[in-house]
Amino acid sequence: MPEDSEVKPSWAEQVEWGEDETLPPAREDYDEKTKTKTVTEYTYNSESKKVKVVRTYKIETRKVAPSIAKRKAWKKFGSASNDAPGPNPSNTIMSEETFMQFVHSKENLQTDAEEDPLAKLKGHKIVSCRICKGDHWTTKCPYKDTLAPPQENADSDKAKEGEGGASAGSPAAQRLGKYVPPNMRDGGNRRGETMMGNRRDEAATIRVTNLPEDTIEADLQELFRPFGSISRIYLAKDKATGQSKGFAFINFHRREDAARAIAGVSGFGYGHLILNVEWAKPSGTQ
DNA sequence: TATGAGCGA
Repeated sequence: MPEDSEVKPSWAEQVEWGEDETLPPAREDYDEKTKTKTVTEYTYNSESKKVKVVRTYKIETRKVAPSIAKRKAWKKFGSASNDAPGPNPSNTIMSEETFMQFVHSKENLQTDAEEDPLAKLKGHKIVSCRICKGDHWTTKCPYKDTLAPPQENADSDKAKEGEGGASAGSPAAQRLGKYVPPNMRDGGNRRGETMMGNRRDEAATIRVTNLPEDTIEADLQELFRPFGSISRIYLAKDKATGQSKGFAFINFHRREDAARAIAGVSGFGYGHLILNVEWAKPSGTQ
């Protein structure tokens, strides 16, 4: 014998409809024998027509894990003690079933990979060099200082040549509207030349470690000047405290001077410590 | 203790 109970439309729908709506209330019928619950609701469709929505649920017949089945048999209590079994649509929304993707089901993953937007992103590189389209930041580009990757599209160069005008600078770079440093103009960007004046002349940089904490730049200058002319001294310090970190970089103009400095100063007792000097490696990720 | 600071898309 069906046991009927009237239920209010869901809270969200009440708000949506406003106070003075005249839709019949939803009702919920439960058939003990067939363990079937029927929920009847009235709502508006997309054309603002009243429609009746009937949904039937089979209760307790679905296969679920024993622990869940047990939980479903719990007696309802409090203000829900008279509710029919199963969720009460006035305070519970049943969403669609959600299937979970487990990592170990490799076959499914394989087939879904094409549809997964994340998977698409994976192959797509996040950074693309503006100079050579490579997979690195523009500032890290090996062609950064030549301002042109090898063989820039030659035909577009030809086309532009007809226009005549300014003859200065690397043709490709200037047409692209990029800044060309003075030393690069008028054919100055030949490979060999650029490589020389490149990158803080890393080739002649040495690193000094095990410096006493109270060492200052002037001390280093004094210490290394005998070996040749120094272009730059960097004493690593804590940015906040200004505390020396105990190592420094010295740039010589000539690599051979740097080499002699390594030979001469490495192992040199300085203050209360013994200095260690070696070739510096470029910093960062490159 | 230790390979610099900063700029991004």
